[in-house]
Amino acid sequence: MVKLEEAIGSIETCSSTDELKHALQDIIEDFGFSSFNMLDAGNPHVDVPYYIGTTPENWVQTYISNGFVHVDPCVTRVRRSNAPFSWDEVEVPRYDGSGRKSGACKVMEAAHDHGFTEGFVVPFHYTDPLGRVFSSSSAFYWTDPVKKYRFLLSRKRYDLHLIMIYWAQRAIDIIAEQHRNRQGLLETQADPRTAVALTDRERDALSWAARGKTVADTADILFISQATVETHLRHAIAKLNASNKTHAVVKAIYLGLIDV
Amino acid sequence: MVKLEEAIGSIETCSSTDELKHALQDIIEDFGFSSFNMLDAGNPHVDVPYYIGTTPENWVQTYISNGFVHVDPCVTRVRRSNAPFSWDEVEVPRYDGSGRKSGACKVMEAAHDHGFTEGFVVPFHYTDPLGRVFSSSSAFYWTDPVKKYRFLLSRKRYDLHLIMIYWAQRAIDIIAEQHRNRQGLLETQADPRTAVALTDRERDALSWAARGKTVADTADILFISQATVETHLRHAIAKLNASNKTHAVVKAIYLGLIDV
DNA sequence: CTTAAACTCCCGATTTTTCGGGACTGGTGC
DNA sequence: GCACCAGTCCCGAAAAATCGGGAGTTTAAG
Repeated sequence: MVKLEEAIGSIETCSSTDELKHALQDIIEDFGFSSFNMLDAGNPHVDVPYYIGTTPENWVQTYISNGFVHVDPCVTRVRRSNAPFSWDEVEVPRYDGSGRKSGACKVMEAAHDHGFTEGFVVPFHYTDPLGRVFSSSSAFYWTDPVKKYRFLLSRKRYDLHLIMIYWAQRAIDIIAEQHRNRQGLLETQADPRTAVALTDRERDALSWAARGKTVADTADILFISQATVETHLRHAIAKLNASNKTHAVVKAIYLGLIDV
Repeated sequence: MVKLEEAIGSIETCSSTDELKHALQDIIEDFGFSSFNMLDAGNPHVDVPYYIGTTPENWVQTYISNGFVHVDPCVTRVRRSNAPFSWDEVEVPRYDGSGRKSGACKVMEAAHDHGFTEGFVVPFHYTDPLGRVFSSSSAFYWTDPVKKYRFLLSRKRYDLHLIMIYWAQRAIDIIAEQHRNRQGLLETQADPRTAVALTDRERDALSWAARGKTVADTADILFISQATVETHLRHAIAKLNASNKTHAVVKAIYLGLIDV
């Protein structure tokens, strides 16, 4: 069995994505997995995010052509957590027997149809030297009996987590280097930490908007005229570089400017 | 020596920040460190960021009253990297004997004056249940001879890294929970009975609304008519028991139904 | 005292959202 | 085949938000 230090060492000496791919494939085969992939999970709106891995081509094609990235419950979970998890820990809306299946349901069924009995997913949220934030979802695919998987995981969960962190880090570093001049391959999240200073009233107006109040409601609550509330909202939208009230509220929440 | 699994296990059973503090203190003392602290490094403009740890009170006071958080080279490095590092790996602008000392220089000297001979710093970039990105800086303080530190680090670097990740995560979860209870305005993860089930298209429509798109924009993006998008939005608003689009988007984000 | 910024209010025109209906198609399991 | 539901599309009217102006008051800092 691979030693942790050796595995990480072999990763850190890689200088191309191809080397990295093979290095990780060797490591995970040793653990019993059949293949892996890592994808850029930081941009929910992108149809085909950056991808690297060793999963079979027909699975990749299925995944892309069905737009699974938008409904994959694993990717969704990755965006809001930092701890690794198995597929069986993911809640998939149970199909209640009537009507159409949800997308999440289809993804998991499709994975099973491709022979994947289980999977181990590692989220990694990463900051690059420019301060840009990335989120990646790495998945190890299992094709053997699930029982063996459970046993392995109970013993090697942390090793896998750590290996994947160092691997993802190395991967992103290499990719960033290769595509320093090219845009759009690994898109960054929109400046999450640029300080925007809202005034008290702008924050008030946005907060009440976030709670579902109309301008008229808010005017009553704050005891000012509708015109004033509109002005505050307009200023807030401009400051946040948002395109409308809804957008501004979302941005303000993500920037920690308002609580709901 | 502590076993990794045991250490992480002891962390994951903690249910208060106080318990957590003592649990980690026990672990790191076993490694040979004297104390630790973790601080929120994600907001460079904040003078006194959230802090938790066991370092002596007079060090904390020195750190705060001198505004060290703005010049600490370790914190700066944490913001743009993901790998743990030792203090001696941090580049401090060498004092050339003339003019003023740089702030970074002062921080490191002050640490030394307080008896800290070395330190191990672990960056951790993570997302909260809303998908917002944060950064934390965790530091282990060493007061014994540096030689012993080097030996320890060469063998236990990865263990320390992993322990700190799980510790920081637990700390964040507990803090978030406390915050939620204090505010308690919006329900977060609902129990299965009241769980809202959006269809794929309803989620699409809401997601694009959250990104600032109008109904017309969304119709173009999803390649369907405006009427359909309106229908999806109306259904989503009704299901979420929201009063308008903005409210629905906020609720959906808090419930983990959409990603932005 | 001056200046800047926050806060307040108004107008009118346009765009967008909201609401309550109805109606057809196609996938799904029973 | 049937029932159910997701998904699609349409109508029309009312409500709300958006935009680009302008303009007065208060407050705190230089």
